This record gives sequence, C-alpha cells and structure tokens, in this order.
Amino acid sequence: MQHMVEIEAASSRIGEDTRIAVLDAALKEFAAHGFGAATIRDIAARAGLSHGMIRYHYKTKERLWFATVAFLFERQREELRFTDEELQRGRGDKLEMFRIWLRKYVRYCARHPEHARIMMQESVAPSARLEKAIAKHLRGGHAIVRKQMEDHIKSGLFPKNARPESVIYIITGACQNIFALAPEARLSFGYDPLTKKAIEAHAETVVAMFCPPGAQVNTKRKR
Amino acid sequence: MQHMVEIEAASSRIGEDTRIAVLDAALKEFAAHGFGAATIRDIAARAGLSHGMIRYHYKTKERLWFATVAFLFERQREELRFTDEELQRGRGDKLEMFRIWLRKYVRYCARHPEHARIMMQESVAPSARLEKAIAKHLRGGHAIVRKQMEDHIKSGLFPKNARPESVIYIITGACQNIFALAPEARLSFGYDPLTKKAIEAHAETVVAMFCPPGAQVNTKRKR
DNA sequence: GCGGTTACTATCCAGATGGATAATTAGCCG
DNA sequence: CGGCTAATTATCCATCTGGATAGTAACCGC
Repeated sequence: MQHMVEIEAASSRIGEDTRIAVLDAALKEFAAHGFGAATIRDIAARAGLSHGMIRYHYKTKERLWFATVAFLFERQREELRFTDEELQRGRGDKLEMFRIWLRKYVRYCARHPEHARIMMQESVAPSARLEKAIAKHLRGGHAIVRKQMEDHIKSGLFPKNARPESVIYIITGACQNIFALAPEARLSFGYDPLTKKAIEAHAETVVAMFCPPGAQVNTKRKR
Repeated sequence: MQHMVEIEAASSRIGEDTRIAVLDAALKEFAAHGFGAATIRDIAARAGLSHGMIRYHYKTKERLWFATVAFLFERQREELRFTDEELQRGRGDKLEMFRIWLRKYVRYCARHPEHARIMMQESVAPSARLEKAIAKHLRGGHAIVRKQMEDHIKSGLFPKNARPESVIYIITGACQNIFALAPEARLSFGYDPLTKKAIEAHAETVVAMFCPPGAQVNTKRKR
C-alpha cells in the first residue's frame, strides 16, 4: 500500500475493490487471448460489470492495458520484496539471498503464470505499447538484476565469460516456463506443475541447478 | 522431404511454394497475435494471396491453424535431427551428444522464436486445439526426452531427486526465453540476442551451465 | 475443342467489437 | 428538498471477421 503507483488511466475515483476486480479480469483476459483478441466486453463480464462502465473509467482499450500492466508489475514488486524475516535468514550471504530469491520467484511464477504470458505476447516486435511499458516498469529493476548477475559471474557461480543478459533470461526462463506451459505439461506428460508439491519441487530443482548448497566463490568452472 | 507428413487440411493439391508461403505467413501471424486476433485476411495478404483462396484450401481458420502447427513441428523435427557428422562427432558419449543437442536447440529457438510463442499462447487452458495438437505432435517426442532426462538425473548430471518434468522445462525455458523475448531484451537492456555472436554466446552459456566440460558421471551433487 | 473437375476471385452476410453518445441514476453540497 | 456533478447503463454505429456462395479462369483427359 505504501507506494501504490498512480494508475494513469483512471480519470475518476473508482472503488478499490472494483478496480482490483477489473484489473484482475483484464489481466486474465489479456493473458488468455492477447491484446488484440481480448475484448472489453469479456473483461467487463468477468468482473461483473457493463461494457460501457469500463470504457468510462479507462477511456480506451489501450489505456486499460497500461493500467493492467502497471498493476501487474506493482504486484510483482510487492510480492518479490524481501521480508524482514528473509533478510535476516540470508544475512550477509549473497548466495543464500539468491537462493531465497529463486524460491520466491518460482512461487510467484506459479501463482501468476499470466505474467510471463503477457510479456511474451507483447514481445513479438518492438511495439509502442511494449516500449512504453518497459520504460515505465522494467528498465529500472532490470539494471539492478543485471548488476547482480555480473557479480555472480565474477564470483564464479556462473560461467566466466557468460553475458549477464544470457544468464538472466536463462534463469527467468527456467523458473517461468513450466508454469506458463502448465496445460501442455498436463496434457503431454500427465504432470500437473501447479500442485503445491510440484511447485516446491521445482523451486528446489532450480536452486540445486543454479545455486547448489556446495557452490562457493571459487573459479573451478573456468573453461 | 523423405517423410513429409500428410497435412490434413489441404483437401486439394496446392503448389509447394505457395503452401510454404501460406504456412509461413500463418505461423508469423498466429505467433504475433494469437489464434483469436490473427486474421485470415492478414495471413493471406502477407502471403500475397486472396482471403478466399486460403479458405478454399484450408476450410476453416482452425484447420489452417492445425496445418500450421503440423508444419512447425515437422520443420522442428527435421532441423533438430542429428546429422551423420554430429553423430560421429559425439560418438558414444551421452554428455557430448547432449551438448551438441543443446547448441542445436538454442540455434533453433533463435531461428524460430514463433515456436515458443505459439505454444505458450495456446497453453492458457487445456483447450481442444491444444489437446489435439499435443496428441499428434508432442506426446511421442516428449516421452523420449523424458527418458533422457531421467538418465541424466540418474547419472548425477542433474540433481538426484529432481522431477524429470522440471528439468525438461528448465532447460527448454533457458534456451527459448531470451529469443522469445528478444524485443524486450533490446528495449530494456539494449542487448540484441539475435545477432550471430549473441546466439552462439547463449548456446555456450547454456552448455556451460547445464553440461559443463568437466561434468562427469559422479554423484558429487547429492544434497 | 469440349465437358468437367479444380483453382481462384468477387461479393455478400451475420455477428462481434471498439468506440461514441444519449439517457438514467446515484451521490453530494447547499 | 433541489440542483449539479459524477457514475452507470442503454443504444447506436462503422468497421472488421469468419464464413458462405456464386461466378470465373485454368487445366486435363478425351
């Protein structure tokens, strides 16, 4: 709550509950059908509202989309912020903090598979929509992540001459993929990645593969 | 060419070049906008054809989609098949074959980022479309991949108690993600993952992280 | 060349969609 | 209560979409 970003589109005051309901419905519809195929009417119906009302609060479909994405990233920032307990648990140890973050991120991806889906749908070509959304929500955070990856590369956790960008997308992809493709996994393997057990198992596997307990600040991996 | 699967939808003979042109255009449009928002007219325009002609050869939009996906998987199978040279180069060594496959797969993902995008778009919910496509193209191949992953887990290359499904999606996600999100990477990092250099660098990083040269059939990673 | 099947085009249509606008209701200040 | 603004609904509209159909051109065995 502390730093709820001003949602640009809302030209008027709208009840907090309905606002969330609308954005949540929009999130699901946009993720399910993409910007083009999602319809204002379906979003309204899902939120139990009329088509005209959404157009009253968010003038255009595009502005609704921006508000939705803003909501998405805001929620992500909140859900991925380290709690005091976590900061204490990982005190000082960069690797331990990274492990905690990995687990948190895996759980976030499982909880909100729409996130990966929306980003991928928008990322067909450098559109004006994507450009604007990235400038507002992504550029800042990504710079920090990039720095962290560079540290992990220097420390020897990741291959010495890897590009930090490669490492970032490898790790995020490894965390997201199974949940974004959950229906595929169910249909082709008969495996449901969205059970509590499967989520935790995935988190542990990710940790074991990218930051195993034995990992040290050594340079063994040099090629 | 040898085993060109019968494309179900084509009720009539259609020139091989135009057929490819149509499916290639359809692939791009479906990947760009999703099934719902992609339009037959846009696909036709992209292939330089009339709207009616596509509806003549592929009766419905859905059948065009199936033909498109069949084309996609057929092409994938062909492009990922080991050549004689590769079989010789990796002779006997399972790990070396895995490394060769990883590099091939990364290059494939870079060449055809639509693949990941289409699969993810269809994988919002277990739809009839997805179900049918998986039954036809994925189920068989996935069983083999799964077996391989189980071997790699047993051999100690991957964490002992990992679920093979987790490992599969971790690796494929790690390979695909950066290319499926290429526009995002460009806009937020100023990094273009689709240059020759970047693609090869990514392949090497993937290999170094999942199957480094030093990797042996040891059990060091046991937790 | 001719009949007929196949390939392709030109139109038409009903339904849906984003958006605009008018009509109605609710809330609020006095 | 009365006026006024903001919230919400009800309609309307131009456009686009998948699909249907009728008409035309090309091909082919004879």
